[in-house]
Amino acid sequence: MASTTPPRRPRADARRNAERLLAAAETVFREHGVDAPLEHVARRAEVAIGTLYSHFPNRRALLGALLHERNEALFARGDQLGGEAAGDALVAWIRAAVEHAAAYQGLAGVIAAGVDDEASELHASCVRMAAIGEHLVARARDAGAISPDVRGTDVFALMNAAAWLLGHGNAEQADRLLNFAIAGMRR
Amino acid sequence: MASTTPPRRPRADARRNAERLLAAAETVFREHGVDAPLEHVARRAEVAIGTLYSHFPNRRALLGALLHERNEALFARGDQLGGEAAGDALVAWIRAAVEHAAAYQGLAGVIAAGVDDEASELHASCVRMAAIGEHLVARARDAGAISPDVRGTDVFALMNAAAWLLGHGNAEQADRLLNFAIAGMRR
DNA sequence: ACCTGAACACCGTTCAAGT
DNA sequence: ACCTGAACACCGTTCAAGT
Repeated sequence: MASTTPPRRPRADARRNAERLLAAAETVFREHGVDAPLEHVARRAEVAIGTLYSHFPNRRALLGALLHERNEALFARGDQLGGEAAGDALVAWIRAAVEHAAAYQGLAGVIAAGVDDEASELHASCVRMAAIGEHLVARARDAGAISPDVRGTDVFALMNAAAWLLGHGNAEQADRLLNFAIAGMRR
Repeated sequence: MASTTPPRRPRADARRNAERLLAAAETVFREHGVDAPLEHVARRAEVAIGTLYSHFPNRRALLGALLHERNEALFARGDQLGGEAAGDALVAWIRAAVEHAAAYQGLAGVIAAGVDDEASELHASCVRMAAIGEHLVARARDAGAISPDVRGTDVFALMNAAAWLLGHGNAEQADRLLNFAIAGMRR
């Protein structure tokens, strides 16, 4: 029994509103972080607050939709790095992931929470990020580029910590911490 | 011209309320982080919300008063470490500072912001923490225990990042990151 | 099918009125 | 000198009423 309804193309105004909301969220989150008032997002998109909630039932759903394209680009980069020199690939991945997780203030916290929370709209993408890191760690370990003690979760944690730092200080400092931690992971 | 008024001993009920508020804040912040509603703190202390504000004009003032004793203990530990073996002292300091900054969820962010914000009630203590780190880094560097590239700010950043991680995951992961970063700082 | 905005709850912050 | 709690502003979230 096919309990799934066939996909219907959304009404034109609905589609337009969703796009306006995403564009508004992009601006507002970028300027004020992921905890910015959703009312501000709705105002900027020039729709009523109820419209925002009808498209995105909660803040994470909005954030998830907003990050979708960005996520795909990151995953593609991760897959591509799977074909490059193991040690360099891992470092490049960490830098790319940090940049991603620092797109908006507070995003690193949502990502860090998202891996453990299956109900989070960001869960799947967090798991994917963790899996890519895990894979690149295994490769780098096998190639002898990093210590056998390093786990995939170490890379996930490092990347979130560095992204958090990036949102709470200057970019240079986050980069320096990254470099020390990476140096400590090498054998 | 002495524009400072002589210190007067507070009324007994006022002193008692301040203590009740601090005890309540300790519990509430520990359970729900530093962003927990101040109304909950007042309720738990069994005083009106206005009383909380009359004693502590804002959240940071309350937090600053709450951390005062804890800060003194940390600084004393820092001074004491100034007399121990340079490399071990630095590592011990980092661990002590991380534990401090992870006392409540969200505290690491307040501390990270506090060094740069002179208006923050936590500014002085943040500067002191940074200074102690700076001193221990210089000693460890002179002793050849760490790379000459390491700056005091690196330790401050690492400590906040690890404390943040501690609030967003398991303690073991924060410790692992700490170990990798410290390993990367050694020469 | 989708949009609107009023409605309710919750919290930050101030301040006039009490004791 | 200090405490109280009402008052106002702001925001999250829902939902009856419109188109």
